[in-house]
Amino acid sequence: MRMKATIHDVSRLSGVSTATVSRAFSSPDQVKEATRRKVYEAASALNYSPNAIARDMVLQRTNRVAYIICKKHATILDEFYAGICEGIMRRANALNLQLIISTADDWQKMAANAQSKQIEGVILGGDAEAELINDFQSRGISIVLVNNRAAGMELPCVLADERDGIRQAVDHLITLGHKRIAMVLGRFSPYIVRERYTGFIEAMKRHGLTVGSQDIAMCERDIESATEAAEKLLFRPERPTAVVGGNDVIAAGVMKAARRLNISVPKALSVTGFDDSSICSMLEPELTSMRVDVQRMGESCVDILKDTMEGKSQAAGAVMIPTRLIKRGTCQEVGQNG
Amino acid sequence: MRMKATIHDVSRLSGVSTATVSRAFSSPDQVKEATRRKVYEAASALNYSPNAIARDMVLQRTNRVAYIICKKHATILDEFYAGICEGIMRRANALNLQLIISTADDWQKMAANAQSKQIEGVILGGDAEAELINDFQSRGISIVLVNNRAAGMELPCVLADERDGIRQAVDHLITLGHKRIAMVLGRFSPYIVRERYTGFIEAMKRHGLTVGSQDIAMCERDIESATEAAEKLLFRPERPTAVVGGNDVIAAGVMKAARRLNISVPKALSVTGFDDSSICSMLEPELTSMRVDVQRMGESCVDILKDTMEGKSQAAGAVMIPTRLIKRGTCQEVGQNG
DNA sequence: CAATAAAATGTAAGCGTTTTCATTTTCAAG
DNA sequence: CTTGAAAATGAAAACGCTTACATTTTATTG
Repeated sequence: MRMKATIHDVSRLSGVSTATVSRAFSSPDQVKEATRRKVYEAASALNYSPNAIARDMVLQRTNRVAYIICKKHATILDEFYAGICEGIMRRANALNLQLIISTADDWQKMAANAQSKQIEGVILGGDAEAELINDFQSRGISIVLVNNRAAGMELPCVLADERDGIRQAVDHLITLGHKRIAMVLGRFSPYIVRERYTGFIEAMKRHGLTVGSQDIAMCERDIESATEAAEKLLFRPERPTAVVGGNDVIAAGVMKAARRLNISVPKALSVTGFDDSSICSMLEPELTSMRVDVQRMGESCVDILKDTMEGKSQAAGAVMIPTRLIKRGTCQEVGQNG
Repeated sequence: MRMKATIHDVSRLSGVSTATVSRAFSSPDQVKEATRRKVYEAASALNYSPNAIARDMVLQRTNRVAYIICKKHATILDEFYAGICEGIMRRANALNLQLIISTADDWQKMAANAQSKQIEGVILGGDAEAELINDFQSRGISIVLVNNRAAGMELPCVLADERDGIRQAVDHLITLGHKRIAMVLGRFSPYIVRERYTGFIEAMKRHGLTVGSQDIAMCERDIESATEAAEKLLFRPERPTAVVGGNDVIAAGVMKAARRLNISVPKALSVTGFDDSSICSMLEPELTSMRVDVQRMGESCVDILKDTMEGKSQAAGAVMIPTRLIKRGTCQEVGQNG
């Protein structure tokens, strides 16, 4: 592999100074038509394209941002975080930002590393530890949180309207006549758990319904665990007529539990999910869920990040992405048998 | 945000030359204990960490690699490609490579861009167009293909053993006594389609079974399309007793079709999937599928890439990741009713 | 203590750009 | 054909680091 051509090679071959070559590429209107052509010809003959590293160095900016997935509760394998990633990717491409991704397992060195690599901003997905955040901040790296809200610190973040989503789900069920509604919640990031939990309690209260501790089950993130938790919940004489799942896979677990206990969904049990992931339409019956536009979340992230990187919008507020009920086959009027 | 400290600042504060500071960081054993300590103190007082861009420039290497997802048939939203991404991420982290990701929508500028950004190697996921590949090659950027095999060119690639996977599925079904076996195939990348298709035909032939055109249905990638295709396949008097799905979501579509037509799985119809994605255990009954270790695929990619970047292993061969049948609830002996 | 080798440090060039400032070229108008 | 302003170009410094080479310090030995 021969040496890569530099601006000097082009300069030599085309017989103009490096300054002119540089200008021919970065501000073409400043060089005479004829010269420009000469330069381009030489460049393409040499297979030259400007070295962005060198440019970045003199320009003192890199347009480099990172999407860091905080491993504890998040992974790119989640359709949710993958969707955010897709959105980020799209927008980063459009804005000509270079996107680096990484998980935050070795977060000790992470921030130093990011500074070193001249990363100008990071999007922190999931449950970022306060220390990590501080570390980034103290290094002057812009931050936006997604799916998390830093307690105390004033940081921009983009969030799905979890609380309202759960409220919609509960409202929907109540409209269908349900009164005994339970919830199964997974070990998502603390923020998410809190929001969905609070959302549930609030929504129930708003309808004058109280929820006892036996009406809320916690489980891990996998479907097996959800199934077990749900079985306990459903294996009671006074069992709920509806359960709202903490997310779609948990809802799938609930459905599985119902099947095991021979409780028919939706006839004898309504269930809702959250995220409207692709599994919803694979389940039988198809799962009613809450849609959140994750790609838009991702896009927002980079928009905000870019703004803060450029010094605008120190606003540091939260951007709420709305949530929408998608009715499918898992909810039915209570007591009906149709 | 104050100016970032440079090596000169540290040099000044600690009273040693920049050369020594540099050495204190990149080859600590070359500087005296006492000096080193002074340097580190100064550095941390200034919140200094070496500018990797400057370093890269003089060192003429960047350790920068990219994972490019070729949009046409692939997206990070696929659990499959997400899994590969996870593996790549892990390994890249471990090897201290900086990982850039991007989709290949604007592939025209892509290679030039990559060269410009001094990317040393790319992992091309999905159906990379020959022109894109050429463009990278001509710029001296190392390539490894994943889930694709470049026709003609000698390029390293890592592949799941698709053909063998399908064979295992077919063998399994045949062992259970099935003879009328159909296949539903989605519009994946041409390579995948070809492999799975050929694998099917070959496996059947090996057992002396021929497959007619009415036994293979094509559909899009979504479950609805798969369901429709499967319905046509199953709505025949002489319908198959088993169908192998092109992947898990297609298999889910098949199951859905069966349900609509009131054909019980697995009693009256066995079905297999491919990829062993998380949906398998959510379906009812749980889906028998082929597991491929996607994370390992991702890891292999970066290992190979690193090797080719360093000039070793011009081998350019294919790395085959084996595939394993995971038996679950969707296959049963033909004719049984238990 | 002198001589020498080894270890530690310093000096300065260079990596591939951009950009300021100075210089040259171009061109329109007198 | 001059003149002057505008347009185009060039020379060189700077960005923050590494490293070859030169120099100084330290340690070792007779």
